[in-house]
Amino acid sequence: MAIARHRAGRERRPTLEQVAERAGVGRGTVSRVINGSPRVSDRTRVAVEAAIADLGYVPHRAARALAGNRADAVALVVPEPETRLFAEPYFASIIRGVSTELAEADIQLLLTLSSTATERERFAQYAAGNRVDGVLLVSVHGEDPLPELLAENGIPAVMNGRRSADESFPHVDGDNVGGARAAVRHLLERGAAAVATITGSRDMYAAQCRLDGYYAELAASGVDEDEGLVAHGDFSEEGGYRAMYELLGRRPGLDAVFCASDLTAAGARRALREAGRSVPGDVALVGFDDSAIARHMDPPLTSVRQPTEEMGRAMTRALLAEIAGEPAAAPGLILPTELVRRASS
Amino acid sequence: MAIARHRAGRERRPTLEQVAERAGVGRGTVSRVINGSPRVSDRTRVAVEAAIADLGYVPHRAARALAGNRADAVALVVPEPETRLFAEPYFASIIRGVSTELAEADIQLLLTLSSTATERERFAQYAAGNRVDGVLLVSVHGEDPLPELLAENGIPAVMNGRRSADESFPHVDGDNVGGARAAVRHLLERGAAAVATITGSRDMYAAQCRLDGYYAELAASGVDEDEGLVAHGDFSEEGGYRAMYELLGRRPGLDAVFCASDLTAAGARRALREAGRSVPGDVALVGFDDSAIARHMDPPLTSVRQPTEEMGRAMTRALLAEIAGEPAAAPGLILPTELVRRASS
DNA sequence: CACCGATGTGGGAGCGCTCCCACCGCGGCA
DNA sequence: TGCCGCGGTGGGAGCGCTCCCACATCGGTG
Repeated sequence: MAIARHRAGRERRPTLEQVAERAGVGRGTVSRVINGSPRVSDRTRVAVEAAIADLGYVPHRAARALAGNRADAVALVVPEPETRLFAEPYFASIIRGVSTELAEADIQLLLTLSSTATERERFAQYAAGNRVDGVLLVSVHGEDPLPELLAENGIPAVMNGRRSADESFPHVDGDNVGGARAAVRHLLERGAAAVATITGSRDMYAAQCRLDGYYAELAASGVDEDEGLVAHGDFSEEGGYRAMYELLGRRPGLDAVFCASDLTAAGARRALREAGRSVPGDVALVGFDDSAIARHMDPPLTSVRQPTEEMGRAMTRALLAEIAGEPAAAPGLILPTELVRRASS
Repeated sequence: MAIARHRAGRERRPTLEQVAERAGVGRGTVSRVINGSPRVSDRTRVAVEAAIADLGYVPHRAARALAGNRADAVALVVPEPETRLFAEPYFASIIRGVSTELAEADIQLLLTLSSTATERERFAQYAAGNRVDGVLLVSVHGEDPLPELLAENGIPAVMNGRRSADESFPHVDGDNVGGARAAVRHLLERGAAAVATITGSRDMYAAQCRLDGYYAELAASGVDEDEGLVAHGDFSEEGGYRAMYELLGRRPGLDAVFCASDLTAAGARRALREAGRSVPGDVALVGFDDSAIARHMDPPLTSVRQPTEEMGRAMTRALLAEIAGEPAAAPGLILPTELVRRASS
C-alpha cells in the first residue's frame, strides 16, 4: 500500500526555478546546463553551475522522469528460485559490472526477485508501466515467458547467457565452448591419456556448449571419442558424485575429468576420495565457473573463469544503446573465458 | 547523462483520467480506490476496479512520486570493497528477505554500490534529493560517515549489524554472543578438554561479541580461561591459517577450535592438515556464518547460522515503520542464531 | 542598409498523479 | 418544515521537471 505519511523535518530541496533565479537566468537555461546541451554560452553555463553548487541543487528524479517520459532506471531480474546465484562470485561480479556502468550514466539499478511465472508476467506489466527504461535478465530458462513478454511490450532488454545457438534475443554470454576446449587441452597437455567429462543439465544450452567444446578439443587433438568417458550430471554436487561413480565403473583407467561446473567437480572429488583415488595424482580435475568452492576445495580446483564483470558491463552498454534507440550491432556478444590453474590438475 | 531519446513504438499506457472516464467517475475517486481509501461507496469501487482491469491500468510511478512527495523506493547500500559479500549466502538471503518484504509493500529496491567515502557522501546527497524514502545499510564499519550523514539529513535508515554495544542507530543484528556460546557448549558437550578460539578482526564488534560468547560459555561451564587458547585472526583464511599454527605451537594438546568465521575455519583446517591432525578425530572444528564453504569443506563444517532472511525482513519492517513515522519501539533488534551440526565436530 | 540565418535565451504548456476544498444529497433532529 | 452534519464525490491546483516555440541579438550578405 505504499508509504502513507510525509516525513517531518526533512528540509525542502532547492528547485530548478530557484537555481534559475539565483543565476539570473530562465528555467530552460538551467535545464540545458544540467542536461549538457551545447546551446548555452560559456558565461551563462559558468553562472548556472555556480548557482547549482551554492544551493547544493540535486535534480528531482521523479519530476525528471515524469516530464521526460523515462525512468532513468533499469531493472535486474533474478529468478527467485535461484537466489543461490547470489552465492556465486559469478553473479556478484556481474552486478559490480552492471553497477559501475550504470553509475556512469547516472541510472539507477532496481533489483527484482521474481518467483513464479505469474509474477514474471506481472513484472512485465510493471515494466511497461513506465517504471523502468530497460531490463537485464539473468539465468533465463527455456520456458521463461519474460523475454517474449518484454519484446511484445517493446521494452528494451538484454539477457545473460543464451537459450540456444540461434538466440535472437539480445544477449551477452561467456565462451563456453572455448572454455571447455581450454580445460580439455590443458588436461591433454598435462599428459592425460583418458579425459572424461561430466556434463551439466542436458536441457541447458551452456551445458551443451561445454560438452561440444570437450568433443571439439578431443577431435582437434586427434583423440578418439569414447562415449564411455561421458557421464551426465546436472550441475549439482550430487549429480557429480553419481556421475563420477558411473565413470569409474565404466572406465577405471581414466586419469582426468572435465566437469561442467565447480559444484559437479566437488561431487566428483568426493566420489574419487571414497574410491581411494588421489587428486591430482591419480585423476586430474577441472571445473567450470571459478566459484568460491573452487578456491576452497582440497586440493584447490583448476577452473574456467568467465569475464563476469566485463559481461555485466557489456550487458549494460548493450541495454543503454538499445534504450537510446541505436540499432543493435549484433544480436549477441560472446566474451572469452580463461583457465585458472590450481593444484587439482 | 541519462537517457536521451524517446522510444518509439511503445504504446502509451492508460492514465487515471481515462480510467475515471470509463468508470464514469472523477479523477479523485479513482485515486481513492487505488489508494484504498475507505471514503468510497462499494458500488463505485466495483465500477472503478472493473475499469482498471479493462484498461489494464498501472499507476505511473514517477507521477505518484512527484505528486505525493515520496519515492516508493528504498536503497540498499553495499560498500564496494565488499562486493565479496555477494558471494555469501548470508547476504543473498538478506536480500531475499528485504525483497519479499518490500514487494508486499509495493516498494522498489535500489541497489547501490559505493566505493569511496566521497562517493558515500554523494550518496547521502542523492538520497536527500527525494530519490529514496529510506536506506538499508549493510556491513557498516566504524569510520563510515554514512549513518550520521543520513541521520543529519533526516533520512530514515536501518543498518545490519552494530558498531558497538550501545549502537544508537537503528539496527538489526544476529545474536553473536549466543551463537558463540552455543558453539562452545557444543564442543564441550562433545567432550573437548581444551577449546581454543580464533577471533575475527579486533576492531569489529561482531568479532568482539563472538569472543565474549566464548569466554561466557567457558565461565558458565566452570572451565578456567587460558589465554594461550586464544589467537587472533581477521576473518580471512590466511589469518585462520596463521592463528592455527600459533595455537598448535602454544597448546599442542588442544582438541577443539571455535573459529569466528567459516573462512577462518578453512584456514585453520589447512594448517591442521599440514600438521597431521585429523578433523574431527584429533581436533573438532566449528565455524561461524554457515557460508557455502562450510558445506563444501572436508569434512563439512559445523557452523553457526544467523537467521539472515528474517534479518532482511526485520530490517525492512523497521525501515518502513520509521518512514511511516511510527515511533521506534527499540533502537535495535537482535535475532537468535542456530548451530548447524556437520561432520567437523 | 535592409535582410537573413545562426545562436542563445525565456517561459508556457504539459507529464500523471495526490491533495484538498467545495459541493451535493440524504437522513436525523428540533 | 427547516437546518445541520456527514458520507461521497468532482475537479482545481500544483508537484519539479522537459520540451519546444517564440523571441531577441548579432554578425555577415546582396
